[in-house]
Amino acid sequence: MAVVLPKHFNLLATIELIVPSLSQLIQLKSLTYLARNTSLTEASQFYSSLIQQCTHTRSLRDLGIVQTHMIKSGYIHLNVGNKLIDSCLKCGSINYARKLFDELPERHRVIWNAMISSYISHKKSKEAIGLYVKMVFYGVFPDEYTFSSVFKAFSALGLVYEGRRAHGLSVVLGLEVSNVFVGSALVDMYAKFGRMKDARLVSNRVGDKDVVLFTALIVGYSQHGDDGEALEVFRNMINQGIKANEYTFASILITCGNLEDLSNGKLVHGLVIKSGSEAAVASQTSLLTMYARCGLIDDALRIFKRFQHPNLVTWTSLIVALVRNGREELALTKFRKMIRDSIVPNSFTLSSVLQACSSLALIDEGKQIHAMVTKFGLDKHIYAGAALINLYGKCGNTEMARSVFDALIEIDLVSMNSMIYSYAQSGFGNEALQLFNGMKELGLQPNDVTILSVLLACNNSGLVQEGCQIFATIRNSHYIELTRDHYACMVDLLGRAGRLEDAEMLIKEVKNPDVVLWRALLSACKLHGQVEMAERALNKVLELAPGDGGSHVLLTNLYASTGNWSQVIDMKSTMREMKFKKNPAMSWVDVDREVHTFMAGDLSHPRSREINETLENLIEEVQILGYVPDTRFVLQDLDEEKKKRSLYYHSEKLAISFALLMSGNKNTTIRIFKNLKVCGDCHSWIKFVTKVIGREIIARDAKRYHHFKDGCCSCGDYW
DNA sequence: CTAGGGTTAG
Repeated sequence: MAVVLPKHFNLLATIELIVPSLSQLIQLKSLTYLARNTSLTEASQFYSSLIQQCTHTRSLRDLGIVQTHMIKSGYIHLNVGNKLIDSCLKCGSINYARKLFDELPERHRVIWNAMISSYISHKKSKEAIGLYVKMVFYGVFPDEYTFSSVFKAFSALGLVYEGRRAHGLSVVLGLEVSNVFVGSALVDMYAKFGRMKDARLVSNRVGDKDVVLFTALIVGYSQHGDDGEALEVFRNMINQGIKANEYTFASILITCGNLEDLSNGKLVHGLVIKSGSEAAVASQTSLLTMYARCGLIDDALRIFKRFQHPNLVTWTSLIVALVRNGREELALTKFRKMIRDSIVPNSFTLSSVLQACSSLALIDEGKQIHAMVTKFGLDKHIYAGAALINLYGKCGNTEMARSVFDALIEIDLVSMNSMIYSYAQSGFGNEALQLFNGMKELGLQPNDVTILSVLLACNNSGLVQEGCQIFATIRNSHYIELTRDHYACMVDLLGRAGRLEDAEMLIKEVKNPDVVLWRALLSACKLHGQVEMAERALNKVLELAPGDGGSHVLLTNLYASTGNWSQVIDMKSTMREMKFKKNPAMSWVDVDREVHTFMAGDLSHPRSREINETLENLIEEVQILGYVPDTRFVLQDLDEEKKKRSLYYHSEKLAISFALLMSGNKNTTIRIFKNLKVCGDCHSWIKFVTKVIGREIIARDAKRYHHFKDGCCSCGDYW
């Protein structure tokens, strides 16, 4: 094909005419010849147009052809070289661009900037900083474009000192506050470092503050715990007549949520509507979170419904919102819906749904999510990891909790606390202490949660001395502030160990003792038959929480166990007057994801007959091994034989018999749940049962887990 | 041919 070109042809027009594909164009030798003989300006124009074409089609291949051609024809000069790199960046090949960049004999400042900002948008902070340093080294002065992008790299890598140096250079070059882009980038950098004073200092010096700068400041305050100041900055901005945009709304709504400030939240909601930013996804997501944090979960759900295509963050926000508001089951339903919609969860999502599983003690659901965590490679991640440890801990599966813990790449304070707490819940006090004592070596400083967990571990395994020692050390060091929870734990520990006077003295140390403390003492009195102190404790409980039914039950049971039947009758009539109904004791088992609930003497289960058979057999067998019914735990005024019979049909025993019946000969661990504390007679009975059946039984009661195995329990008969 | 701020977690 011969191409006839007019003498002074218009290159641009020609290209438009004949460019179906660049490679075809390049093959037109006449054009090559022409390009070689045109003036510098014309050639530059010619190649610029070709490059523009490549940028437009995002074709790296064509760009390569153009580049080769430019080298061959000897026209790879300054301006076009820069354009080539720019096009390369736009085609998405930052590495190829860098190669060209390094080969270029002369580089314009603009192309340094383009390279640096490209590195930053690809999250390659190290490379960005490397290039910035090189730029300064080569004597190419950074300008406002350089500074407005490079500070982000310093904050991303946490390079405070280096960031400050760059800030210094921007001051020397007079760009720090004269350009609002540079100013806001600096404010953002200091805010990300958590150095709000520095951020504020820069902000104050910038003359023409705009919405971006204010937003950076607001986010900084909000994310570093000063939501009040964030709100103040927002007010200030509005008063200056600067209009908030979707970014600002997204941040300030979170601030209102953190403050649980519904009235300001609603005010901002109004501004969002007025400004027409309603369609912005992030603002809507923040709106959802704001309502959820203010406890208005139905409003949050309504906002979610408005999303046509919720993204991962929106879904996660909804799930978090539901978990926060005690709607765990709905959270799990929404999570399944999200997965069906092919949205891939991240560790934010997974740790929230795991939290939902923990709250509901849904071990099977949790295990499935654990599989997902592994599938997405997040099992080494500290957030997902801590959530898994909590889950297994709460479900009484200490071994799994430990294996997750051991697989973590990094152990931080929260995962450590979770593991210690897991041990604590099941009464593995020595293991908890071992972790606690090894913390220093890992460079971890215990906090109040650590101390509470380790004290609970001591409490739940009867390590009285160790608990007292840790408590005393912390109290003397003043390094960690002890809360009422710590004291409550110690009161329980001392009280149950029979050191009732010490426990009562400890309560007197607390400034505003709350009802939990006195309740702990009361239950210790019940345990040790201390009627007098119990009455004192009950009065304190009732002062702080009038109508506290549980404490009445405790004292009633104490009277009953000490044989004061007339007082029992008195208490019961008082309770009737209070219209208080005792929480009936119940146990349940999860069989194939179905929950079977049992109450004492409950014959309502469809397989009641078989359950009773299993139970009778078990009772016979454990009696051979030495089980003796302990009728002290029958809190009714009955004769001995009737007391014995009533013990046999306690809900724990029914639940275990049922679980045994359903699992046949499988050698799996039996798991049962009880809403109150395990009864003393049942506790001893279960220990015998594990001997008979040779299987492990794990029972969760109102306070903790009991791991029964080979005739022993992890609580060491101390609960 | 180059630039700044946002939403989800224990």
